[in-house]
Amino acid sequence: MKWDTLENEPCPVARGLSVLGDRWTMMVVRDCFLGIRRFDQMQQRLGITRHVLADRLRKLETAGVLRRDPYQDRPVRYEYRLTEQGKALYPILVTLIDWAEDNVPPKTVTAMTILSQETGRPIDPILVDSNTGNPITHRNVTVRKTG
Amino acid sequence: MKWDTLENEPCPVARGLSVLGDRWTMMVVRDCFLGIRRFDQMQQRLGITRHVLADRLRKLETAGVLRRDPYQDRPVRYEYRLTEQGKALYPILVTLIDWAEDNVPPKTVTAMTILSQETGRPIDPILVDSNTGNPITHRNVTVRKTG
DNA sequence: TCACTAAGTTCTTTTTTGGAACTCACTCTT
DNA sequence: AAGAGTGAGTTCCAAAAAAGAACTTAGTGA
Repeated sequence: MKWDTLENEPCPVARGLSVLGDRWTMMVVRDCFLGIRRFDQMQQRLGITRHVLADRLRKLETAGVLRRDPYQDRPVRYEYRLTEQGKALYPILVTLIDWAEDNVPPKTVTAMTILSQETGRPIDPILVDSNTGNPITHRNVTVRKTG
Repeated sequence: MKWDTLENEPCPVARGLSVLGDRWTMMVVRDCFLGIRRFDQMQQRLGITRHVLADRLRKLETAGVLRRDPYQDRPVRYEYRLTEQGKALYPILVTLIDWAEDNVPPKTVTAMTILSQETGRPIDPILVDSNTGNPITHRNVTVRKTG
């Protein structure tokens, strides 16, 4: 199966991965959440090749995750910002961080910790069903196949 | 930056992606959550090449996400099951599905819906801080850099 | 005029995939 | 007993994607 047929899959996992499923995309999204907006800055921080970065930014723009805004004329320069769709990726980023902290041991000290503004302490993210307030686990849900 | 240097990064996003950041890995994990355990079945469902599937299964095993168990002798055959580390990926899968349902329009009907066993209705996952019970958004947390 | 900046683009080389066929150690059918 | 079938891979070649480095373009500032 080729890469670009994935977005036509009925499975939402496949469709999500058609946008996010590669080495770099979530790293770019991470930088956007950290307030990085410009090409060169991302390129240097990530150590990604310029070619691939340009490609990913284009794809994220096409997917509606990022918006490309001019921030000056003459010469015109653009910066990249998260759209609402892009901001909606935050829970994925947080659950990814949470999993990695517990399950992919860092060779050095970890680079970032997310703190609650309310408590000032590291957050402990759990996923709950907003209808009931109860935690979601793979044991208390069922999957209905519709396709 | 090369692929295998990613796991040594201090950033947990990079470390998470060193395991999960490619086209196929989360699709394999999805199938495992759906109860698929065997090589040929995965290969046919996913449309992945056998070569790449073998490679991904090996990497997931090395990362501690899957366990390779013999289920018969003569000839010995193995099946793949999620470890506890692998089961801990469930929140990532659920948030990915939730995002994709809202933001990557399906060409056909969606293939699966996750239902609460408690209510029988589709779940509406939200991420909360277990310390406070309050939702986590990128606006009510701060990121502390430690690296 | 010359160096510098930001956001790319254009090479060439290396790494990963895709696609198909082949192997191995059996079991089952005729 | 020969031949087909099964499950979990491996091997080979061609195609696609990524790495790495240099080049481009439209300016600014010294």
